[in-house]
Amino acid sequence: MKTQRGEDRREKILQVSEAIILQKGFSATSIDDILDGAHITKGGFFYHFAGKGELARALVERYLEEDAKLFDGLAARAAELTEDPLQQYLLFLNLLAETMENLEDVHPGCLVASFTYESQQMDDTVKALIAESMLRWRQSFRDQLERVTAHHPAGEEISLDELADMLSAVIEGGIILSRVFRDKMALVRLIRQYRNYIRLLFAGAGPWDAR
Amino acid sequence: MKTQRGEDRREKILQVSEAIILQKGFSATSIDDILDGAHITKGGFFYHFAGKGELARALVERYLEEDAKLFDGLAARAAELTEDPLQQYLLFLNLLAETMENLEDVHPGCLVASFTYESQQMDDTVKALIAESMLRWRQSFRDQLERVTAHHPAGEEISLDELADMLSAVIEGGIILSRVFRDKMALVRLIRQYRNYIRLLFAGAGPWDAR
DNA sequence: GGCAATACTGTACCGGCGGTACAGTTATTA
DNA sequence: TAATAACTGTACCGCCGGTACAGTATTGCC
Repeated sequence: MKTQRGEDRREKILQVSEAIILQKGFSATSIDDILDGAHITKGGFFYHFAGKGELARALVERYLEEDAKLFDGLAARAAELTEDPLQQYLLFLNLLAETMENLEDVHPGCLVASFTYESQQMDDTVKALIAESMLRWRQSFRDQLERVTAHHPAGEEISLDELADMLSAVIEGGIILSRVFRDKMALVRLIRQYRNYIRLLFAGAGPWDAR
Repeated sequence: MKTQRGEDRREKILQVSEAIILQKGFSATSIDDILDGAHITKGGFFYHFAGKGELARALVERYLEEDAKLFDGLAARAAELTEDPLQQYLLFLNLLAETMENLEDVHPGCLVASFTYESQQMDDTVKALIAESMLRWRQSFRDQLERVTAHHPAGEEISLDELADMLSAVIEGGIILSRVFRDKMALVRLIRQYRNYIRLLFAGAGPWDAR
């Protein structure tokens, strides 16, 4: 017997705490910080979450879902717009780059990266969720790449897992560079470079078209 | 009038605190944690550093220097072993990958990334040092890439800054993946993928040699 | 060897934070 | 309208990060 209002405020707590944690880090984020932003009292917070640890778990779970939703959505849109699997993946990357370009500000940061650099604070459940998250990304990108290779044999032998992981790495690294340089385009440009690598691998050094 | 012992113990504090911070994060790292590892008392710590903030500054400065030393060293070794600028850069990347492969354990983490995800804790001096660090990496890689383009025109127009930044991003992202997967080879494989991109760009889709 | 300067040790203290407890109040749903 | 969910408000505690400083040991130099 849950109320809508309850769910909304719980969600608000998650939103606010994620934003603060990405700026200050998990440990440096006090519960009081969250209370201010979420317009809730300490009692209210502890009504929803047993403690900070459970907040972390809920945050990663939520991040996992929303992130998968984003990637799947972009991949689906790409699949609607073109038939060829290679063009689909290249389009997916362009859509991803555009999404990052359309952010109002620099990318707020990745919770997985943030928690990874505070991993000793996290219990095993959270660590497992983080690993699961990364594996999902790999799986998602790899699925698309497998369809590519079925129709476009690469000019050379190449590990699709590595190519998939490379996108994860480029995104994670790109987010860091964007934050350091305070320039959201840093991430965008890096995604496009990765896209160019894919293009070279599967479409050869053909004309610079089909962007 | 400084003593050797003083310098040594200060260095010990920096070593220990860097290792702990990369595991737990800066904020979660208590001074007591550092004292245990460095075999020093609280008073001794505060003799060397005015507070935790100045420790952060000293850590980044030290990281900046040691990192530059590593990259410059590898680039110099590569320059000794071959004449051709492209081969130099490809060799540099192989040396870098080998260095990461020869680590006894997973890469301990990058202080720049760690602090970036706790940036609100850091004062402006530290933030400036972090940005300087990233710019140095770009400069270092870009220098090598410029020599490449002088002798090997790329098959297409390409931004060398972006290519340089891509290596930074691949390393940062690769470190995160390595930590999440607890597999030091993740970083190694990603560096080699970046290397392959460079090869495709400048040497064309030639035979898979010159590794 | 002795004296400065350096490099600490030991102790005491404080405020803040995470977490708890719980009694009372408002909102939502059956 | 009764029961339950969803809080507010307050008071409290123990721990710990951070600070300060007075005293002690170690080192370098003449």
